[in-house]
Amino acid sequence: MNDSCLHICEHDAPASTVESLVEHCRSKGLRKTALLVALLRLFLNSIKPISVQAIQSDSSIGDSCDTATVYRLLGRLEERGIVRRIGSHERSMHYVLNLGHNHREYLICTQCGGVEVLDFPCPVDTLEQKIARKTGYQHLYHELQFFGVCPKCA
Amino acid sequence: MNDSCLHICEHDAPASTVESLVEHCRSKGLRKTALLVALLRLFLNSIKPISVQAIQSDSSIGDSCDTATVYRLLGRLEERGIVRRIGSHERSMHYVLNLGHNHREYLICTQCGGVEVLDFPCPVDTLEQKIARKTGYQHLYHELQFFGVCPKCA
DNA sequence: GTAATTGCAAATCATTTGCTTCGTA
DNA sequence: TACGAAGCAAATGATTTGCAATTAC
Repeated sequence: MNDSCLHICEHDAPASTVESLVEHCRSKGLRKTALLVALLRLFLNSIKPISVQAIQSDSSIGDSCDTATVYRLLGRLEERGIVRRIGSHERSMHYVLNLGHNHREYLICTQCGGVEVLDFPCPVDTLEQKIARKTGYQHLYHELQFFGVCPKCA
Repeated sequence: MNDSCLHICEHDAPASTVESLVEHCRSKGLRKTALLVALLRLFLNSIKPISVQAIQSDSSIGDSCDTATVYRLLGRLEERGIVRRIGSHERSMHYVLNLGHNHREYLICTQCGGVEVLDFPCPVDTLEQKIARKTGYQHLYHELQFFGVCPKCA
């Protein structure tokens, strides 16, 4: 791998439209509600993991929606493999759209908590297959996060 | 990399002794208390991340120690770089001894929560240096976790 | 002796659950 | 209409904080 494979990715064109995602949800038994649409739109507009707090403070969701409802919908989306829960050092859970092997890796500042999205060919995919063979684990996926002190905080 | 580089690691000889770790802590301004010694011993005996709950249910710590005290000591150890907080899908925080680049990667069952420790040459280290150069982030480190369904749960 | 550490109690904050009402299909 | 989804309130669980008492150095 050479350096040109690695650059910070500020934003990418979404892989799907809100409409297609809504249809996908409906095909898995979910109903089309205002919250579902707003949530999917929010996920499509951010390739960074989103915290429940960020969801609730979003203007299109915010006051109009109960906390428990947000948690329940996120749970239903996760059960169906539409979003993925991401482990985080913060107190609250973070979620991202589940894009399978098109996922991204993150670089997180340990001082200010800022998140940058990295874009490079994932070096772990072949290893993942090897682990699956060795261990017998199924449906393998991975989470890779980098931590450090960003230039502003240093 | 060939397959022989990858095997599941059940347990390893600890990298340090309790005594040397205690001395390290003292050199960073911590006092030698019963909890500190018990905690360091617990960390040395487990290469897996330890949850606060597991710490409190440990016989050598258990009832003899207040919850708030455990949290406060873990915080002091983390500030000094002696342990590292590990992001987790569970509600509670997990910690491991900070072994720098001698860290391990984990394979976690999404069904039963079981954790296996993987032992292989980390494929991310060179990438990490590249990221440091590109982004200007300092003190870089990473967390890599694999998730899947273990043979028992499948 | 002094500053760090602890214990205890109470406060926060995230997340979950029960139950009733509402809205989509 | 029927069942999934939302709203509301209360419960649970993890983590944090204030303050007075204790202990290592």
